[in-house]
Amino acid sequence: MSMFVTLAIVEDSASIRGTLEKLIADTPGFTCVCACDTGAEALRQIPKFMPDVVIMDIRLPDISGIECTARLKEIVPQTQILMFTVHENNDHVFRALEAGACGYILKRSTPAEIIEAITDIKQGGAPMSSEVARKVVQSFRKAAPAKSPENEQLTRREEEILTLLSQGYANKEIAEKLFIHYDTVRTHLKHIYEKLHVRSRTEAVIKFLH
Amino acid sequence: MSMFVTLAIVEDSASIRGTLEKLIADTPGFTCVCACDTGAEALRQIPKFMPDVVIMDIRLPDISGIECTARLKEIVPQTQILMFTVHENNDHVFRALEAGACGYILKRSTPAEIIEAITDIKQGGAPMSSEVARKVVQSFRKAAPAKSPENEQLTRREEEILTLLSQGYANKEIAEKLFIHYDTVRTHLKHIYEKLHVRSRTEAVIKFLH
DNA sequence: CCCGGTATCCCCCAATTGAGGTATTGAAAG
DNA sequence: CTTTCAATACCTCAATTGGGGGATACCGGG
Repeated sequence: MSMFVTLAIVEDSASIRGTLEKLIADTPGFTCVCACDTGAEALRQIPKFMPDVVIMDIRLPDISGIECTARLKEIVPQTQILMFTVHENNDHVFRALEAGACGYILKRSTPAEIIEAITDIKQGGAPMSSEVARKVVQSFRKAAPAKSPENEQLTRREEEILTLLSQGYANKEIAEKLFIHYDTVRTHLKHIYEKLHVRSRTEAVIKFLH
Repeated sequence: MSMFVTLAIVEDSASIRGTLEKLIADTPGFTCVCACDTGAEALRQIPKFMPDVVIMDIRLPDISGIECTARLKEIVPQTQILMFTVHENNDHVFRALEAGACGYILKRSTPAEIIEAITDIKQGGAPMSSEVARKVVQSFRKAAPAKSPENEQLTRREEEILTLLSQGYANKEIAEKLFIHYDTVRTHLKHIYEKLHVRSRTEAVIKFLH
């Protein structure tokens, strides 16, 4: 299978940059269109060349590779960014993915692994270790409390209270409006949360408002 | 390296269930503590056994494996759930991960691949194809871009926090997600409430969700 | 160089909320 | 008649939230 990939390198060490450039030049179908040694230069140059993939050192002399990634993704969102780092599985990697990188390779990787990661990126993958993958999946999970296929049936009173909840009333205000005791409102709320499988009024309101 | 893993199977086909049970029984260190053929039974049985890993068919006779996963993760969050599906790379898989699964295997996988996926899960990984990994990473990323209707003149950070608010996160969770201090989140919230002229998170969310 | 805005972190304190109970009443269902 | 369920009220305890300060750091424009 043949593939044509244009690449950019952002890496402050001239020797590592050279090694990468050579590796790319020696790989059929791969072309390095741009090599930068600072984040500032990357932000100037890369939008001009719009490479398919950027290999981005996570530690740069001026701004961090993470910051650079975030800025680049705003300008050229279609360019995929592969982080290049010495340490695996730390917060930097995680934050880089958050900033818009779609994978990373370790500096100690073999040339074959590097090419494989680039190929994976180009084909729509996201090269990363399993530990980081798990972190990403977990973080992603919390972001989606979306369900609601079968809500258990709320009673009439519970629906009434949920409606007031989603109009922004506090418990005390709901109690006054319904001429019932504050604690009664709280009891109803407990039941509502149970039935909707949520654990806060905000989540209940979100669910109620679709 | 030796490993001891307790497993549960949720799968309506008796033959597939049997095959899996046998595979597990034949693998040193693996024990199947529970096998269910419906989502309802899984919700009753699995919390009792609290297995390390659940192999969950995505298509069940009563509720969906996705719904079942979401409910289970609320009851026994430490149990890892591995989806078991015929089709790769479709919305079901993606939604299962959203619901709290941490990976999946295809029904056509070899026994070795299945054991490998379970081992990966147990060791903190998230077995999935590269296409799905990319989707997850991208979804995860979208926490960063600040797009939204121009509510007052909220800053980018404030909008970001308001977005998380209206996804149901508590302050502590927002702090973790953004890698900032709990108090910083609270400070941003004060400013948000001021600008939106509201007095509680619920009111802010209601306003944000129109 | 100072100033305003943004983002960050810290302190305190009062109020609210969430989660665990228990208990009574009336109505509906068996 | 007994059981169940909905609605009501009360209690305690821990956690979260809201509101009031203040402080530091960075960055950009005048």
